Amino acid sequence: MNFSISEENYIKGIYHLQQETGSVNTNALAAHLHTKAASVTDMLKKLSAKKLLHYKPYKAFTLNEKGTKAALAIVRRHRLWEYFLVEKLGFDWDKVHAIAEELEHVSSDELITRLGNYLGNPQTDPHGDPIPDSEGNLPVIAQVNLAALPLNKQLKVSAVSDQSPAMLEMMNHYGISIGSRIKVSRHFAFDGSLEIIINKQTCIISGQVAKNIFVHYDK
Amino acid sequence: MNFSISEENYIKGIYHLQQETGSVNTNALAAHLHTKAASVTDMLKKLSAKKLLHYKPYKAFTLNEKGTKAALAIVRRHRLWEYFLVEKLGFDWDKVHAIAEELEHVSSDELITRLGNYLGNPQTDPHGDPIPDSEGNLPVIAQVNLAALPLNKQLKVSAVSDQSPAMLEMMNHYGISIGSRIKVSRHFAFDGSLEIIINKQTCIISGQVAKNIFVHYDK
DNA sequence: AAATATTTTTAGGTTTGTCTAAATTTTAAT
DNA sequence: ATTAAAATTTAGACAAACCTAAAAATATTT
Repeated sequence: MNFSISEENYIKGIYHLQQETGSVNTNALAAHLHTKAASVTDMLKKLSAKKLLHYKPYKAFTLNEKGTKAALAIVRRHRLWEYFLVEKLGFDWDKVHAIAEELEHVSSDELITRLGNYLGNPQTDPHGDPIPDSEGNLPVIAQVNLAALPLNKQLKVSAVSDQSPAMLEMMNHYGISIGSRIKVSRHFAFDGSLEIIINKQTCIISGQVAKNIFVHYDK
Repeated sequence: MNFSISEENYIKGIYHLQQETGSVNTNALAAHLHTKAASVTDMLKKLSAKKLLHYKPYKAFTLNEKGTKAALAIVRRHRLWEYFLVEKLGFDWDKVHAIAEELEHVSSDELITRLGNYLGNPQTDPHGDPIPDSEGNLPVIAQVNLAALPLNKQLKVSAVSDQSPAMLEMMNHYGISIGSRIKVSRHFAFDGSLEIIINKQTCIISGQVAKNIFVHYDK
């Protein structure tokens, strides 16, 4: 099945929102794609006619198996390109999203197969997000949310769930990136904020930020 | 200035036809782009409004300076991607055109700058065509006379100095034209005639003919 | 130079993806 | 259980890029 760029963007948007909330509603998708609810409804009808969705008018919707497979193919392309941009072209990891957003729509299976091989078929992209294989299988990467962790263990940042420019800018400011080694030294119950140690420096991050940072135990 | 994918395809099409014939007419461009004359006229009005063309209704047209600059940027992107696909991903050189056709529309100056550096800013693409630099300057590819060349190298015909009907007729007869890929398999010292391989066929050309054919190394 | 053929443009219509505004359905509140 | 609010869909338009068919301009023949 072949999709237009717009269709692909909707499929991917549904996939990502689904990851967070289980199912997706029209307004949320419209906000996510910076478009209007009416446009979303139009596209839902199209994707539904192509049998990619579980969709009943006025109800929340999800990708069916076919739709999920399509989404994973797009996610794979996006993340492989991000990996390429960072590892081969030397882009900063917080600046590759927009470009990968364009590259992901180039539709050639052989291109993606070769690109994957060229890059050594990595398991995660520069943000720590897992890269589906060509069959659509997501590698399982054991990771835990920073907000709910014992103190004073050596941790390694493995992913950041909110990849908005604002979040990435904040990460940058704190000097936190994928692979950073950090330790939680205090937990403030009042507002959920954490005192963490990174690069031998102590700083405080809000509970909101912490919720978006995923880690695994280091060494 | 930012262009749609369609606009870019028209600009590039005009550029290429211009290279061959000096100026371009509506039907030729329509054929080249597999579209219809009426569609071409529509786009000519759009590109003309954007001040990229020398265009008077019913007359042949050419890119002006601004249009040529735009075209060269697109050609640069296309050829850098072709180089990448062949040299890094291992594609056969005759299978990369369609994919590069898609990649060339990804619009990020930084991407192209970094890609160029990563590839070592090559001067020619895998077809032997010159790659414009970021300023739109086309490198002059060293052309060598066919009569004075090592054997068994893959060569590409880049120019013919004597364009008399007699010479052209002979070229035609041998199936040689600009862009033809040839290989010199033997050199007869006695009269300077050459045995060459073109389209997998072996033939002999005189030293006189060879002197009028210019080539560059192909890859 | 007039008639014919070719080329190009105009006129009007289609598709995709978008929008606003109004109508409908669902959800929440009284 | 009504009513009010929110979410969603429908209706009708618009822009980009394409099309066919007819009209206009240019080129070619006779």
